[in-house]
Amino acid sequence: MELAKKARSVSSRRKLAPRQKGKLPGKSALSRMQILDAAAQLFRRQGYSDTTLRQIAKAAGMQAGSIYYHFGSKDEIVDEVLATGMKDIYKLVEKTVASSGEESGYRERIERGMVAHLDLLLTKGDYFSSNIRLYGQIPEALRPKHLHLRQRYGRLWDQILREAQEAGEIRRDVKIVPLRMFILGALNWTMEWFDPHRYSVGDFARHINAVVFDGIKVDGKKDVAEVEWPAALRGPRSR
Amino acid sequence: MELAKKARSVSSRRKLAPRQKGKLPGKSALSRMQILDAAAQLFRRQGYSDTTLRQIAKAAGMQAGSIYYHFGSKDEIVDEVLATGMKDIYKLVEKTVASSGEESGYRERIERGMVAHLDLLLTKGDYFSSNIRLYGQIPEALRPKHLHLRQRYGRLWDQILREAQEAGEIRRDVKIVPLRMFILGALNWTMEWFDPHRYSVGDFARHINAVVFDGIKVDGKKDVAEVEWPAALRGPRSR
Amino acid sequence: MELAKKARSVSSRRKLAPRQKGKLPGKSALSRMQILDAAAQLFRRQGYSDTTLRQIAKAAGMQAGSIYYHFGSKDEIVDEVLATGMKDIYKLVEKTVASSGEESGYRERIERGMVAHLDLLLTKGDYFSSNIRLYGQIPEALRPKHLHLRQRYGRLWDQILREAQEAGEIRRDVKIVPLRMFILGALNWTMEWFDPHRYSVGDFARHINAVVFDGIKVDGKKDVAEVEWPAALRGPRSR
Amino acid sequence: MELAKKARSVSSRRKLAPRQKGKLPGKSALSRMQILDAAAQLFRRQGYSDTTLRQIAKAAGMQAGSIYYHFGSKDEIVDEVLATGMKDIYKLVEKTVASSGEESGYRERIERGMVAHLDLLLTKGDYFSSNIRLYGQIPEALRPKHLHLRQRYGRLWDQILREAQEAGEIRRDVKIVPLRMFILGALNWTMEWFDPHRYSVGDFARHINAVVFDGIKVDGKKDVAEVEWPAALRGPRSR
DNA sequence: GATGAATGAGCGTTCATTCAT
DNA sequence: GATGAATGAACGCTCATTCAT
Repeated sequence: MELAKKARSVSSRRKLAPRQKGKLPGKSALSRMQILDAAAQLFRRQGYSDTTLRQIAKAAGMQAGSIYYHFGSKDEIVDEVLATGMKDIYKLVEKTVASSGEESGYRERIERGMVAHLDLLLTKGDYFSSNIRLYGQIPEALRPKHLHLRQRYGRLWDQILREAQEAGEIRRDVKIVPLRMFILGALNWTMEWFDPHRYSVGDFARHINAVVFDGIKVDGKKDVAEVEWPAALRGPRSR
Repeated sequence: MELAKKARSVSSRRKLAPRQKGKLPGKSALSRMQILDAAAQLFRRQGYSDTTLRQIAKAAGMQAGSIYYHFGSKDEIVDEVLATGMKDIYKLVEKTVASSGEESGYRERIERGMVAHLDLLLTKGDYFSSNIRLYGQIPEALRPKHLHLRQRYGRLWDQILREAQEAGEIRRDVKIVPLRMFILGALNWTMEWFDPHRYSVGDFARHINAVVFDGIKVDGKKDVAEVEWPAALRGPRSR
Repeated sequence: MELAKKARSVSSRRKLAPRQKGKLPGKSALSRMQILDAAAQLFRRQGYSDTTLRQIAKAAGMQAGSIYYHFGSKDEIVDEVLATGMKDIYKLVEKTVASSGEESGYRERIERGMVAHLDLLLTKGDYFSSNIRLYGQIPEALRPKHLHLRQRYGRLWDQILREAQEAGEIRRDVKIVPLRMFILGALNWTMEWFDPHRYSVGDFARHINAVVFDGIKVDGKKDVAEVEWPAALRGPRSR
Repeated sequence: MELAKKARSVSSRRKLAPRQKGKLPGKSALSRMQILDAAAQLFRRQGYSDTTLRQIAKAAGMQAGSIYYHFGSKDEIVDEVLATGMKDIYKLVEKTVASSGEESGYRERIERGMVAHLDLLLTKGDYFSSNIRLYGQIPEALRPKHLHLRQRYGRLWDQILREAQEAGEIRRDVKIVPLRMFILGALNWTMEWFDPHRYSVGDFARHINAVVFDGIKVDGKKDVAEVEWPAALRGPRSR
């Protein structure tokens, strides 16, 4: 109902292409997409077990039984949602970082990558955020595949950070893998508390980047977070 | 069965005391405790919806129906588990930071707080880790209460960080709340990937603290991460 | 409802014993038995796939979900029904033939065995008739077990026939196994057409026995089927 | 797929004729036939309820929906399969017995009829074997019609047996109807156990005929079952 | 003639919950 | 305090059937 009319999240828009250049998606492809969109949205909000096929069907504008024309099982749906989400973020970050071009330093490229990650996670990507939230909830059988996809994304960041290190923008004694775990962990955790209607994703990314690059200790430098935070984040409110 | 004999996680040990000094807990109190312990352990591993009352009952050595003598509903159990978990971490961090005494600087106290948080989350506290994992999964009605408890814990960290800032150990332009969100987020996210049997909690905390205090950029300083990481974390393995 | 009040078929009566000498069956044992009775009756009439757990539950006076307190699955029910049915007939034929004692010849003993088989199949044994009817319909996984039980019963007949042959009541050139297949096949097939309210089981057994022992060809003997058949069977009606 | 290429069972071959002498069947008639062939084969193996229209469609090389162009319902298919099967056996036995000609006695004709019945049931006729297996499983509404067809076939045998009796080859005191029930029952039951790849249909028919005509009792005659049975049937193996 | 897509009733099963004992 | 037994709503899934194209 309502869901079906909402702006589609990142992935679904692209799914339409496969048919033919310039052609509209077939009826089946459209239904498939509606199911995936509805599923991604519900999974993101409610988790795997609390999302029922009847809810997905309703949100996709059909009966529960009809889903089985397009997918063999609930597992198959969640599998595709998660895989799509991870491919989305991979491509997005890859493109974002690459397009930063030569003119900018790694510090800036990394910040852009963080913004892209946060943006997809918090405002545009039900598929990606489902992936982040659901990985620990899906049936065991699906996990190896998705672990692999996550690792691939992790290596993308490792590569960026490593290049930055080789370019002399990150100290040589910093270990890349734990650093990446630390940064992406902090970003992913925003799912639990960050309300993009109240705070700016860009501001948060900038702040984090400043902390990570410059550190918080007092040492003469004074360039951290000249950003002005909205009152909400300054106050004692938290989670 | 097995579960019941395992070392109890932080909270259950304390629960026995309230009865009377030196007295054993009553039969009822003991059963209650066994239910909570079993629930905390299962919730932590499986999430809220995937944990059944029969599983809890079995792990607690009783029948499902018997649980209702001690609790009115599954919600009531999760409510108590989460609340206990948050009280546990609050007291632990409060005590840890306080006991660091005057002799140590804030940087060290903060690192100790981080170790305490990670330790309870990853190796000792089924109650606390249940809280961290389950908050987004519990029935809506329970959320306001637990949001409040989380905020209280957040303010404890804010207070420590603010004192550090006032003591001149953190730059004045750093905003405390986003900083705390960032740090605790990264710590909480370890639940998703950190295997305490493979890595050292203390090492990870030290690394993070070094990054946060000193930053990663190249600026003459060379004191970050003198810690030697285990091969496992250094390699390309990730999540 | 109605079913529950009907006279129980052979097996259920015995099931009550295990508890204690002279004691009534427990509530659980009674429910179990009602489920099995209902299932046997419905299986016999409708086959495996066409009998639903809701039908069984209704006939047993409970809700479908309640069945799962007593049995793990539909398969488990059918497994027990079939096994019980085969044990019933085995014991019955064994006892019947043995009790015929020395005074009677094998021809008579065999006839009594046939009557017992027919009687359980057609008028008393929902368990046994379920076995006969359902063997080809049950899930593959259950078949080996029940094939084995069937073979055991087959060997009981082989033994009787073999003794008769050794005692000189059956010609030496007759092969026992095909003979038994032939006789039991004809008996089992009565499930498909024999209405015990219209015909006499004893008469039919006697007739078959006469045919098998004496043959139908004209050779001076005149003792076959002096039995007077009811009009119904004499007429052109058939199946 | 595979099914479609297999040699068609008795009935389908004939179905092609009705169009016109020498002409190929139309596309529609061919599809109809493929559906019936596939259905007969699946019904025979799996029974009525366990055979789905999708299975039939797949085996017939089409989509489930397409079946409804040719048949109004699943019932209609099973109705036609069963009716065809019964007509097949009727014609076959009629022809077989008639063609035995004057030269042979009734004993031989009856044996030939038995071989024909067994052969169609066990090796050639999915339609006929579906009829034998499914009669008790089909919707009540269809039963009267098929009962009638069965009775017609039963009367065909009655007629043969009666003629044999009048010709002096069967004793006058033998009741034809129960005798026929008995013989056909034993033959039909072979569906449950007889493996035509292991045993010879002809041998079995001969043995049965010998038993029925000569009887098994010891009386000086020694002509029963001079047939040599394969080891498999002689051993203790059974069902 | 045949298909793609969908329906909706019903299936076997699970599970939080109830309650007499 | 605890259990055994049952409930009933909901779940993931299947399947005969429908119908626009």
